[in-house]
Amino acid sequence: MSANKAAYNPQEIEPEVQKYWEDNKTFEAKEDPNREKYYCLVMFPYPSGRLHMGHVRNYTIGDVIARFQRLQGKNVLAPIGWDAFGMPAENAAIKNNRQPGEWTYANIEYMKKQLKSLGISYDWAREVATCRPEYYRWEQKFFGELYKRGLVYKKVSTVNWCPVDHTVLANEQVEDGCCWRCGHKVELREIPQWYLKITAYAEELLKDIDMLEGWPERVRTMQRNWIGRSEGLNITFKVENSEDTFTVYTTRPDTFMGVTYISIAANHPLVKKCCETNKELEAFCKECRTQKFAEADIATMEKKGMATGLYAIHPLNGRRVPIYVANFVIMDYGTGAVMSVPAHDQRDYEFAQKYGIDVVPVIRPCDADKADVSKCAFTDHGIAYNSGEFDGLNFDEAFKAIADKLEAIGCAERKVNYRLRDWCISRQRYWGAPIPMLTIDETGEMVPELDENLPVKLPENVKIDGVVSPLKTEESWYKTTYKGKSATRETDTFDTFMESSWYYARYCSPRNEKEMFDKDAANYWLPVDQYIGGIEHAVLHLLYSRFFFKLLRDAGMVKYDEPFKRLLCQGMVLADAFYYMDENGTKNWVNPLDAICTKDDKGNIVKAIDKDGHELHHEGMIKMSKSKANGIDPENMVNMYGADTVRLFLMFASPAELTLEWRQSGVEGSQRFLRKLYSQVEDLVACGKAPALDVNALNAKQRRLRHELHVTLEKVTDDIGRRQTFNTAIAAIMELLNTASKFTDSDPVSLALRYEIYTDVVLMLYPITPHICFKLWQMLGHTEHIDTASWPKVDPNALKAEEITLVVQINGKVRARINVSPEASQEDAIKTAMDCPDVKKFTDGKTIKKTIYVKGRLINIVAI
RNA sequence: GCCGAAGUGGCGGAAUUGGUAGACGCAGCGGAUUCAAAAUCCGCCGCUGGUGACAGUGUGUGGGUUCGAGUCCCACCUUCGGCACCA
Repeated sequence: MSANKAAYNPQEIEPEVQKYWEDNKTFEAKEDPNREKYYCLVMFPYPSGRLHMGHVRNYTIGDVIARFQRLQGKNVLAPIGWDAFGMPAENAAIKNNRQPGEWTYANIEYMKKQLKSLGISYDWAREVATCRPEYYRWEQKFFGELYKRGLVYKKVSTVNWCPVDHTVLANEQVEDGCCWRCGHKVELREIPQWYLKITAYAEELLKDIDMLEGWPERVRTMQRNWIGRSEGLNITFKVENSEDTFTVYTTRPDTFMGVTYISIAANHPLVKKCCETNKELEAFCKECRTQKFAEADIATMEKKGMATGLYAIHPLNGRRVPIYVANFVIMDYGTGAVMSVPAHDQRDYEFAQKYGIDVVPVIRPCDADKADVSKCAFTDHGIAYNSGEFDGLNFDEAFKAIADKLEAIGCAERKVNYRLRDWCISRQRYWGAPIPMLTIDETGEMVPELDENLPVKLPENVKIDGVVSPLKTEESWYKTTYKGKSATRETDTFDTFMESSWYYARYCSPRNEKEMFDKDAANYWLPVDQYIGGIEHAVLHLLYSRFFFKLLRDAGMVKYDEPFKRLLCQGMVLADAFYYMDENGTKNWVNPLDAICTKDDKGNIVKAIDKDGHELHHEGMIKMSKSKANGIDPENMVNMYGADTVRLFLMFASPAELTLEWRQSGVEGSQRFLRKLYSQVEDLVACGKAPALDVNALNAKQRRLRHELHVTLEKVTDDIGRRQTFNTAIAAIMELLNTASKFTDSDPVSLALRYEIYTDVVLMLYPITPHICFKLWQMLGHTEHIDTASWPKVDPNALKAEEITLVVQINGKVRARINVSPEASQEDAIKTAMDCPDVKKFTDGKTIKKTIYVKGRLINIVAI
């Protein structure tokens, strides 16, 4: 290569281009009703200290879309902020003896610098941090309004409790049933907590999933299942020899005649009395209160029960059915009591086998005269039998007949139930937004804090011991007055999902000091056109946000029903993980960049050692994490290769929704591509300026090349805009460049064509690798900056192929390829195929039974 | 356990509506350039058999539908995400 060519130097280009963007406020968004808007949102990060590769992947995808839409002429809003409340700040505070606030703000500053070095086109003027009173005050105000609207209530519910530390533990802080801090066995404890009535919106949240056509089907399905609408019956049973009654919910009233026992929760009101006289039962109930109550744990633990000695009376057949306390029935879910039909429910079946309870089959398959319940329950729908007057009815008929009968005698009512439970927003932690509720000391009345006293500020200079929230010990904070009466503040804080449920609306007017957000600005930008984030948020965050948006709508704040039009859930980032065992048998994880690998001729790792000579075990590609020491530091990678290379690799290595395997050699490949592109543009520019392209002057070779350009352009536009398959868009551009690099003619027509190709390639790559494209755009002689350019237009004339290749199959196997004109008729194409020697070889002496012709693709000849 | 995904060469992946399996990239091999190396450029590259032309075979496993299946249907295996206080 000629000596006067400058090498591609991202370390020089990138800071320069970033400075231009910052100085010129290139990406600040302004509301403009005359322009079509596009709101591109990424899930804001928790300020943990440093960006990880998952963040970089997320924000790169968002930036590609935002920049692509700007080139389409849209008025794009691409904001960023910080989901700044949460447990890690408290943990870090204890460990480093710092204030959670101080730690959080320092992290934000550092991560902001890192984000800027990636060249993401954010409107930094709209940055928000949820831990600022200017942010959470509006959430507090809105909560007060929801309280007045009757959508907030207080209820006793269960939490993990460490009896040594006297503190509530998150599920995450419970390890093998023990406190992560002191190791003592965790207990369940009931405390009063605040709830938002999300179940009041269950039906709408379910119904509106149908509108979310831009969401991945899997997320829509997960949300539907999470809400879990079911139609069933609430049935009330009487307790034998007692005035007591209790209620169960069932979706299978057709099996009602097969009920042989009842299971109730250990803390069900019925049980309390029994425990007074039955010490064994009391001990069992106590044991039930020491187990974890995460749904997964309940589902997988050993099912245990104990008879209470009480019997319920079956309202239709009068059977005495024993009442058991069961460890898998939870008071917080449903009614805390379950009717058990062992013949037709597998869990009930196993429980009945274990405790010797009758199994009475009452539903048979349609094609048999009885159900076989000798080995397991028969759980399908079928025909009722052994059910007296209901015999012979199918599921729907039996459901209706039994429901009608029970309703007629007044011991049941039809009920639509949801799996979804109300949203508990209370957290017994310090680093969160204070719940703005007060209890008036004299009367015990609960009231929201007055608007003029908001925000209820979280004190930011406190002692953190990691056990009890400082809010709960700081009397000067929680003792207050309400309209002259002495009152006590709520010392719990909000679930951090509260802040993340409306931040996208705050971005529309982030400095508004008068209200939550400006309605006009919100109604201009919202709904979010494209939301991007991790699949781990498929249910909770996305459901809470949808709910919150409907609350905002019903408060007249926004005029739309759903906050996010289109959703993309990106996959995780994986990396190789290595460890060696030390003398104590503990695994010492070593960063993959520090592993020196020997590979076989297939490229498999056969041996790996670290710097100190330890022989390493290769665990394979697993999710990047601190504990496995396999995180790849984005800052380090940007320093080594430049942001464009990192961005290109992230977008190319795998489709956005799937996991991505970080591979150093792949990163180098991405850099190689950018170097080639840079060098090819330099070569072109060295040929001098070109005249305007005259398409009528093109020869056949040039027409073929231009055809390829416009086919690529059409594909890339579709891949980025509609399909969001960025990896295939990049592959198509690479293919085009492979062809273009071989075309080095420099006559005026060829030169004009080459300028068209490289101009379009630079525009197509700009969303992905903006810095290098910014520079190449200038090198190609454009005076306006690429940031304000327009996406290239496809020339329909160039799209037409002059010849197409048809595949000829015989009995489904490819035997030949023929070239025909795109206008060739079916008859002509088949005749050409039949005359082809490679075809004759397989058809001679055979009878042609059938010929299938797929226009523009293939011919399949069935010959026997 | 329940809900939701994924499984294609040595590796990441492509194949968009049932129509050429393996695009593009990585790794590897061979060559050019170089005093040498790096970088760069050119070529080869699923598996089996064959010098070759070519033939057979091949998309986690087992069945099925179809002229034709990576794609649709049924059953299963493995891995991953979520399960309400991690964010």
